[in-house]
Amino acid sequence: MPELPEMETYKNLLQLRVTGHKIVNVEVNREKSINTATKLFIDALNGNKIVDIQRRGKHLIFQLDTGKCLLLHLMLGGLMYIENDTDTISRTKQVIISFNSHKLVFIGLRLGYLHLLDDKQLKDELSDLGPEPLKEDFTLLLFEQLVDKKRGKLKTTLVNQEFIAGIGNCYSDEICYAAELLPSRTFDSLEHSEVQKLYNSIQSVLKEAIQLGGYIELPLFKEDKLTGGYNDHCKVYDREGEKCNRCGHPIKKEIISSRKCFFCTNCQF
DNA sequence: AGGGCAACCCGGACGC
DNA sequence: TGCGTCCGGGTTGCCC
Repeated sequence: MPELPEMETYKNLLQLRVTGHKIVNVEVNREKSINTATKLFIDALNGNKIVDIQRRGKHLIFQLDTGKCLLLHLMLGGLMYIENDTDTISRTKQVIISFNSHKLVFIGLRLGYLHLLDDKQLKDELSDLGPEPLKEDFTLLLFEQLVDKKRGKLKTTLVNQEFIAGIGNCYSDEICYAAELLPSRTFDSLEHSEVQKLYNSIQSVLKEAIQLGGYIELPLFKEDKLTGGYNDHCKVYDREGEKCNRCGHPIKKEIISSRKCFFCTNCQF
């Protein structure tokens, strides 16, 4: 499901195609996806512009010229697509934001949402999120301080949004693999050098995934060749039984805290 | 604090 | 082709 690198990729691609374009029509086919009455939501967008797009954790924030914003969380299976006159997608569309020459459609929003908020509401909604792992202030020292208070499993803690924002089921496995650490290890069992390795792996895995466009398979628009480039680079996620990239042993799958978890028992310790 | 678990939600994949 | 069934999984909240 969309995690930090996927949302960052969406952000970068949407900046070029959505910001600055006048919204000429809005369609809401599923009221549960939004947080206001449909008419209110539509009126807040129609005729206005998205002036900026930011990412926080797995959220995207569409800043409107009116001062309000849209907070997006795709949750499980949520996707976006940009349609135009010659290219449409045959999926159920929960929300459609139309511009003059193209449409931004939201599909697969089940638990996902698009909330219309003012600054204060936005701040409140995001207040429980942990640090951004790729921001400069996320230093090794800060990570060591956060880790110091933790005793839980790497897997469970890495996907906890209050610990670090943006890491989900796929990248937590990939990060543990890159760090050569078993996801079932606990933080209080880590040597100092292992904490450092984990910190470096968080950075390198997320950065590489962003560079390659994340692992989501559906392109954002027809000519989009960036999105999904990381799919082939996943070393363990969803690769049960396949040979480990490093040592050739078969990748194992196990449920850890009711989540699918993939790792190599031979070269992760 | 951490682990376990149920509830939320429904499109789409899959089986017949 | 068509219909019914069931699964996935991030997040929240509750209990132990």
